[in-house]
Amino acid sequence: MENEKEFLRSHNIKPSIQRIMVLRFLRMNPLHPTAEEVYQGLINEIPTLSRTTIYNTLNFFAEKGLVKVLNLGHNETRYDLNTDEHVHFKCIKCGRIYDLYLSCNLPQKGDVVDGHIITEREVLLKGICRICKGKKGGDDEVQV
Amino acid sequence: MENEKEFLRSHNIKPSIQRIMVLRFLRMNPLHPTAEEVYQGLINEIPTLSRTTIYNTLNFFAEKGLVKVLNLGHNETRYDLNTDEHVHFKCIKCGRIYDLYLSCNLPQKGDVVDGHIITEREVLLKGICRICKGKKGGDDEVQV
DNA sequence: ATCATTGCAAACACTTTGCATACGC
DNA sequence: GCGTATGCAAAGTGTTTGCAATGAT
Repeated sequence: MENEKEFLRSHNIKPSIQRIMVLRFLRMNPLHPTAEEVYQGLINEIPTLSRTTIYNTLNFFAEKGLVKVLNLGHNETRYDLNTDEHVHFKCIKCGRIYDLYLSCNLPQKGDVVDGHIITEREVLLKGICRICKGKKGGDDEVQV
Repeated sequence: MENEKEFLRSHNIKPSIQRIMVLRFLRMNPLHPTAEEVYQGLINEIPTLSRTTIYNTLNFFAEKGLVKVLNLGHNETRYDLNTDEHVHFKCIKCGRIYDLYLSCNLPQKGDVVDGHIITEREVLLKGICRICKGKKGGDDEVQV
């Protein structure tokens, strides 16, 4: 795992303590956290931290290509540091999100389809995850 | 094109004038409108129409499997009456959304991957559309 | 008469903006 | 000291909720 400061600099991002901590949090929590989860995860370590800074930082990271912004439905904006091509699976019962590494014949970055240049792709599968599958009916459950 | 009342009834939806009009609007505007666009498109015909009813109706339609809810980023919830398996392409310059019919080897409804049961899938490609491609730099442009 | 749908107003959640303060080179 | 980052408070946006009025059978 590369040094955080160097990693930020290599993406043309001036390192600040907040930015370093957000990056560290994303690295330690690769489960596509929301902005709020990043905030909650850091507020104890940086008591003066503001949500504005989280949003600023995550948007800035996205702009610089460091994170990918995921829209997984229901105004659920999540941030993914993992830029490998992969697919997301979201459980409609518990809300858990899984990374799946499936080979896929969809057009890739740089391909042209119907005259459109593809620069990004996002695949979202939904269903019942292996954990919820085992359980009988009942209500939704909070994500772990 | 099937009769609207019958179509609603066949999906266990009691037809009301608002529901019929929303369905008609979706059929005449297959460009994945937002709730606001549906509202704007109907407010002249039904002056007493409320946004609440649009949201109620669209959510009800989604629940009954009549429309698919698309999350295309940036809190952009759109509604798609077209339930054929297809892929969406969104232009990052002008915001236009295109339907693409690509064959795709991704898991389908009913497949099981890593123990997860797939019930739905959504593929979003992003990039520069064929219209914007031709244009030189400059700013974004409103969707037609 | 009963039950479902509509629609207003208010509440809500999430995100962005304006601006003053603090920080780093 | 100057340019940038931070953080508070407020505004903005899109959506949902509570509830009274209306409509359908």
